[in-house]
Amino acid sequence: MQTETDSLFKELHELGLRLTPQRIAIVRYIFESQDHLTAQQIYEALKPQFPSLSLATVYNTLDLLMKLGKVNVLGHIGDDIVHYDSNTQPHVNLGCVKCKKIEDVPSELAGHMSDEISLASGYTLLGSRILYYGICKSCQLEQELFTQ
Amino acid sequence: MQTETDSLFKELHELGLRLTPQRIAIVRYIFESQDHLTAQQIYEALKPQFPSLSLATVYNTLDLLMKLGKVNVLGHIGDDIVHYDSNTQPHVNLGCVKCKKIEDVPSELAGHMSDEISLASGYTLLGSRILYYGICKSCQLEQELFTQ
DNA sequence: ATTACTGCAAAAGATTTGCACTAGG
DNA sequence: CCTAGTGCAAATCTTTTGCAGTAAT
Repeated sequence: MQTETDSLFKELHELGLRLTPQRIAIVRYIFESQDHLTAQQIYEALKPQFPSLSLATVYNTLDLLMKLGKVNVLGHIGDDIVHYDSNTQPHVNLGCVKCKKIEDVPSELAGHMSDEISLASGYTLLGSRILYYGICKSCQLEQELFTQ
Repeated sequence: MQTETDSLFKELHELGLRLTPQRIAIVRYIFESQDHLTAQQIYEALKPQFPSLSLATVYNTLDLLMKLGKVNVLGHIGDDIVHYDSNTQPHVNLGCVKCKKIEDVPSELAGHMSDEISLASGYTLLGSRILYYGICKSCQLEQELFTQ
């Protein structure tokens, strides 16, 4: 079976880019995790296997993947760190400002919206970043407990 | 006539917050400009009138307005600077990755989406940040000219 | 009078850069 | 081989912080 990462490796290769063990590991890690990772998180996760790995390489690779349209840049929610999203399909990210978690929400409308936008604006769309923020159910509960 | 900024000043006052000339100027500038400003831009724009103004105060005020839900934090597009948006109504921001401009796009769907999200997730929504990025019409044209 | 707010300068923290070295093709 | 990619450390740049002084209420 041809996985998403396999075809990405093929594509990198066809562009004349080198398949270094670091890139392979970083790409694998991003696509296998469904999280909205930061460069730091990726670095720390791979450090045990690649003691020599440098943060700069992680940033380089993320930048490369972004330019190829393989990851989306989510930006910050509350913290000041850029989060990357391996899910490039139009979808909604929902962040809790209290516990800082970010989850994906399936949205029918998100899919339609990009069509609407590109038609109305004449832009060639490269990607999107849809982030709603608020307080998640469990943090709401916690809040209620404290105010009683 | 009661303007948007006037009622905001009233609200600040009622919260026991002080109406300093700096805050008034910053708030005015953000709400009068329809742009997606950065702290630096606000600082530089007001510096001539307030030679003593400090960047820290701009950041403080932006942070305050954000916590009051009066401005949205847009995040970066390509550059690495946080842009703030005085338009807190659900709407779509469209950024050009070449010329870095960000414009607002009216979208019928954007209004419906927050209802869909909050219903599906159980979150108490505080705000949203919808950013599409791509290449604007004039940058597309420029690109075509270069490849001919 | 109080004390919230400001301005300054220093600090913190994320990301980028320059460069010599290494290794993928 | 050749040169793209890596790792390291220093540099850069945005944002935050601590604190003494200032001004809004």
